[in-house]
Amino acid sequence: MSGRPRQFDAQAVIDAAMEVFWQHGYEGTSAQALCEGTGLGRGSLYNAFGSKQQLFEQALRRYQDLGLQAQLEILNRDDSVRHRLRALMEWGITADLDPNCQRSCMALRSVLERNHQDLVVKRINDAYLDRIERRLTELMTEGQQLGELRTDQPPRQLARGYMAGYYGLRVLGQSRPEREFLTDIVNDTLARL
Amino acid sequence: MSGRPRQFDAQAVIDAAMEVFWQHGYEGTSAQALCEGTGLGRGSLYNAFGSKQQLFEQALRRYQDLGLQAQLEILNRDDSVRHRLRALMEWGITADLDPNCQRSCMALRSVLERNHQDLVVKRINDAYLDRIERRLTELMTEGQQLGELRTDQPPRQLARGYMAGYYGLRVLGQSRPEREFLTDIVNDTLARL
DNA sequence: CCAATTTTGTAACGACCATTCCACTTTTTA
DNA sequence: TAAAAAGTGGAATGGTCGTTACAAAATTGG
Repeated sequence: MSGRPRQFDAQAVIDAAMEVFWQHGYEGTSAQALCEGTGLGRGSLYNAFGSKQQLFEQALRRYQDLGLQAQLEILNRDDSVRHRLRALMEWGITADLDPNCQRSCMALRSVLERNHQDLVVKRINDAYLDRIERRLTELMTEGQQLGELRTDQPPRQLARGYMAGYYGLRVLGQSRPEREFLTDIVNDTLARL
Repeated sequence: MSGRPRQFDAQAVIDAAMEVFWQHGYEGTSAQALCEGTGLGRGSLYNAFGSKQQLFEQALRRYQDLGLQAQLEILNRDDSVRHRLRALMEWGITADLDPNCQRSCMALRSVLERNHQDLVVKRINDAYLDRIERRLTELMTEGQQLGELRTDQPPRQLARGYMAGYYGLRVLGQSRPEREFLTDIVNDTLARL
């Protein structure tokens, strides 16, 4: 093992690529745009990551890692189950309303754009969903045991219903980025638990 | 007004274009694919519709018209409010699980892909959402008056919560096309009303 | 210091992109 | 029946796509 050392930090490049893909989607992102966004030349990019598709997969993995980390941090706080579930939704609203962030959730978009065409993308997204579903189910169980949540439905079902509400919120946040609209969704979703 | 008459039915062409865009998205659809899908030559397509973007807008409008029509038909049935709301969600599940239909909801995808970049697309999607929200709000009001639904939340909020559940269902249907998973979402969403 | 090895930027590749052009056909009008 | 008008398919346009080729640069081991 020898040769010229890399002149960039692979993690930083993936982060930069993530930003580009996040903003323009997979099909809407060109190799040219990736070079400009990362500061690397084509040679370096292709030598290090192989192809646009593989770089996208790494960028999506990074996005999901960061997202899961942030969401689990919220769900692990020392607070009531109800407050934590509300906090997660409000975190989603903040992301949807951020004016510096004229772009939808990269995960959502990758599901609709790439899940059917890229098996690796599908695996990344499936793994993320499994993790978040498992944590939410634990939380619903905890809430039921503490008497915070209704017990006429299994925790699994509560978790899945909440997930639908959450992703629906994220989608509608793209169409109707109005706090009042999104807050109605949160209040309704929480009221039924 | 004279000249050679068109040798195609504009509506049929828009329907065919809708199918192509539905399957491949906006960026993933080429003029070539549109010609093959519609049977028209490039000359005719551009002469009649102006550009790929304008054709997409017409195709999306058609998609939303058909979708709204089908959904309102369900919501206007002679049945209990609860049954009608459940029927709409089950209609969504059927669409998500249809194996002949390896494609996500065109409306969802157009929101994430094009809402920020094409004002006309945004207007089409906004109009659709307004219509469906209005109808759902009426339905929630009706359900409350009949004593079918809880009355501790305003109908507007119930409608918006249901919408989030519905679109979350459609998104998750792309990632987890399993009847059991989606049925949990329906049961949970309905149980809270 | 000289291979061997790896990374770098850039030029170049063929393919395909959305769109325009155009000669030709089919119609209406006069 | 000739001129005008509108539509037709297909060739051609300039541009951009993702990817590769390659020579120069930077490192290591001997």
